[in-house]
Formats: sequence, C-alpha cells, structure tokens
Amino acid sequence: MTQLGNVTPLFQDLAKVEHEHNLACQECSLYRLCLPLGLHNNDLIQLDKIIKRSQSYSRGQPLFSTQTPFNSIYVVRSGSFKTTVSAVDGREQVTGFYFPGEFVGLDAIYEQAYRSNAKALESSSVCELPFDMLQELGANMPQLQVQMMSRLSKELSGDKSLMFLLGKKTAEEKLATFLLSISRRFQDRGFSAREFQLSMSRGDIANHLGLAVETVSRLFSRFQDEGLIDIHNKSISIRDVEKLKALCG
Amino acid sequence: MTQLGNVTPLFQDLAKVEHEHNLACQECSLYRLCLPLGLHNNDLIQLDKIIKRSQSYSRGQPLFSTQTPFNSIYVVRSGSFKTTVSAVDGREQVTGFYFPGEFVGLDAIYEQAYRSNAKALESSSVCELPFDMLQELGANMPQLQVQMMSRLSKELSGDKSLMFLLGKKTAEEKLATFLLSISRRFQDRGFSAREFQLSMSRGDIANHLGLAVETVSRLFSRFQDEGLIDIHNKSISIRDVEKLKALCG
DNA sequence: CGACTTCTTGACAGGACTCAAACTGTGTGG
DNA sequence: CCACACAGTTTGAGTCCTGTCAAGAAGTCG
Repeated sequence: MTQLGNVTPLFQDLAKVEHEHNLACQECSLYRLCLPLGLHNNDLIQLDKIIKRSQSYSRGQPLFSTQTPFNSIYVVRSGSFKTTVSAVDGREQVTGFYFPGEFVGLDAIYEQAYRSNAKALESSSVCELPFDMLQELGANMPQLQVQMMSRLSKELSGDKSLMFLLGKKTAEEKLATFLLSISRRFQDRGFSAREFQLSMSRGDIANHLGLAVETVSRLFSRFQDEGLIDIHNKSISIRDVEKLKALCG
Repeated sequence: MTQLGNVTPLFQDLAKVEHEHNLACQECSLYRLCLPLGLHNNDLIQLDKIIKRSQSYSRGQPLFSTQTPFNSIYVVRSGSFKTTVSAVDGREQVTGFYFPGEFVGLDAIYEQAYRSNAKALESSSVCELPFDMLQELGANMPQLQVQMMSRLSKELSGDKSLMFLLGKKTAEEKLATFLLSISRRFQDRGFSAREFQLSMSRGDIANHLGLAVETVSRLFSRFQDEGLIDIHNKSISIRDVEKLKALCG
C-alpha cells in the first residue's frame, strides 16, 4: 500500500468549496494569482460585474475549439485544462496545461478567433471574461490593461522556455523539467510541491513534450527505480527534488 | 552565374532610404504593419513623440541581452534580428526571427526584465519604445492598448504554431514551413515572395527548427535537386510553392 | 463483471545527430 | 591586390536516441 492515498487536496476539492459559493473576486482565494491583483476596490467591483461564473466542465468537455466564435477569454477557477493545436492530417500538439488562476484563450485576441482547442482534464470551472466588456472596462482602468499585458507577456515567456525544451532538451530533461514545472505551480497555489495528482494522461504529457507515450512511461519507471519519484497511476510524489533539478539541463 | 544577383531590394536598402530620414510614423512605409495602425491623428503624433529612433546596429551586435536592464520594447525598422534563450550549460535556442514592423522584447513585460537575447542579423535599425512612457500614453489611449494586446497575442499564436512544428514535424516539414513563413513575411512587406536573401546563417535556421546544421544543409541540397528551390549561399528563389506547401504537413 | 481505454514493457528500426574532413566565401592585414 | 586565416557550409560514414510495432497488464466505467 502506498502513502499516496492521503495527499494534498486536489483542485477539484477547491471546486466544491468555491464554485458552489461562486465567490466574488474580493473573496476568491486565487486573488493574488489572478487578474484583479493590484486593482483598487472600486475597479475590482466593476471587473467583478462583467465576470460570468459558468457551470462546471466535466473531464474531456471542450471549453472552446477553433470552431467556436470568439467572445471571451477564460481564467481557470478550479480543476485544469489543456490546449491543443492541430493539423489537417490529425496530428495534434498539446500546447499547454492550465491551472487555477491561469488564463486560457489569450492567443485568440489577435484575429478575434480561437486558434487552439481547450478541454477540461478533470471536473473544472472557469471565470468567463467577455472580451468586448473587458476592453471597455480597460479603457478607463489602466491598471487592468497593465495586468492583461503582463499576463500575455508571462505566457509568451513561458512559451519561449517551452520552445527551448522542445528544441534542445533530451527526453530525460524534458520530463524532469515538466515535473518541476507542475510542482512549482501546485506550490504557488498553496498545495504541496512534493505530492500531487497529475490530471493529464501519459499521452497528453508525451504529446506536450514532443515524445512518444512509451518514452514517458519508461522514464517514469526509471525515475522511480532511481529513487527520484514515487509514481502510482496519477499520484506522484517527488522524492529527490535536487537530483530532479540537476536533470533539467 | 546565377540569376539571383538582381533580386528584390533587401531590408537593408530600405534602411538606407528611411533611416537617414528618420521618418515619423505618419510617413513610415511600415505604417500598416506597425503599432500606429488604427490610431487617430492626434494620438499618432503623441506616440510619435515618445519613440526613440536609434542609430543602426551592425551584424552580430546585440540589441539587448538578459543582462540589460529592461526599459524599452523595440520595433524593427529595417534589417532583421534573432532572439535566443540560453541555458547555463551554454545551449541556445533561437526563439524567433524579427523583420521590419515586428516587435522584439514583448516577453520582458512580465517580470520587467529581458528573458531573451536579441542580436542583429544584418545592418539594422529599430524604433525604441520606452515602456513606462508607452504605459502612460496607453492610459489615455485605449486604441493603443488594444494594439499592444493584439501584438502580444499575435506572437503568442505564432509561438503555438512553432511548438507544433518543434514537437510534431519532421525535418523536411520543418524546413518547408520555415521557408514559406519567411516568404510570406517578405511578401507582407512588399517584397518578392519568390526571391529573397536569408539574413540568418544555416546554423541559426537549424537551431531555430530544432535540427542539426548538417540536416538543414542536406535538405536545402535535396530541395534544390528536386526543383523546389534554387539556393546559392544566402540567396534563395522558390521554384515550386505548391510542392513546398504540400511538404509542410 | 466484461468491454474499453490507458499504461507498461520488450524488441526492433530508422531518422536525425555526431564526428570528420573537405570546400567555399569573407574579411583582414601586409 | 593578393594571401592567409577563419567562419560558415557541404558531404560522407557511422551511431544512438527515440519512435514504432506488438502484446500483455492494469485501471476505468457503465
């Protein structure tokens, strides 16, 4: 029997607590990770008004696809999502995983059309920000614009790192980097950096890192043999952060 | 002797014409590709005032590096640049090539620090936009903010495509995609889509596409043998656009 | 409890990398 | 203006990492 039964609460649990209450930004526990950061009280109330707090999405359910007319960008409220871009021949690339407080759909602003597909990885919910209303609001709220730019820029800088990963790193380095990235993001959200559940499949991970499923599976096994991690299905526990960091290249 | 001696003017030539005059936005030929697009006359004049039109950069000269304090973002005025991110062990990834009218340094906004290094690929010049002044201006100029977001989003969406390329495409598909991307951008700027000069080295191309120099060199030779392109040193002429498109995957 | 999906493990093959060497172009200094 | 040095490019040979194919195990869901 593994110790992993008793792990940090999942984002899903957060959903139960917060989604049911549909908390306003002021009371949302994601406040300091989210868009409202730095807005003054009055501005915050206005922003709060335009946010649609949607029903939840179940595992596999699309948030939007390239076919969906563009109206809104989204912030993950609970759970997690993946985005993909796909070619005519059916090949797909998982371009990102998104956790609570992170923006989805920012690449749609230019061209006013979704350029990727977003799907829930587990039971999840989002805050929907109608883009036209966001722009109207931004016209009289410079701080909001600053925040938005900052968000876009952050994703940009993450994508550059990902390009380095895809272009220059070995399979081993890719997976180690991935694990630490997830770990850090869990930590930022107040969860354990050491023990968590991977909401995405091996296939999604492999695809995202530009690897074959089999390679990911083999590496997980090897990392486990070498005492770096403990992994059972989707439960993962990081045993040796330092060695893992050393593998990141 | 090749026919390529007499090609469309290079961006470099544009530099000679325009840079010497230091044209204001209103008269700049890049207007419709650049930030000012959609600004009203008065706003445009104000934007124009904060732009520093810098001296030119020569081949290999850095525009900024991760060591440079962040103060400005840049728009290429003439010539071309590359950006790279690098790891501690010296490995580098060329994250992008930038042509006239394109923004460099957008990923620095978040964290207020350059996350990548930018170098001129040929004799080039830029318009420098001090970021604090840009923000002040944006506070009273919603259109400008919209433009900025749009720019950030465009780069984001380009990066997603690049992630697909790096993660899922074969060497052949990568190079074909690259050639057509450059071709399209030349065309957008009023140059020939069929004949142009590659300002970047084989090494830069290879690195950017996640390939070895040798692979790129071999593929160029093969594309030439198959009548897809004509390439001599940095001069390239596209012979069969359709076949090239078919190779993009 | 069965049908299906996801994951793991093994054997094998191939595309792209590495190493090596020759060739070409460029720029510099005498 | 030429000779030399050096960076960039091309081409060949050999190898290895990672993908592909295959089959079985484990997990999931109705």
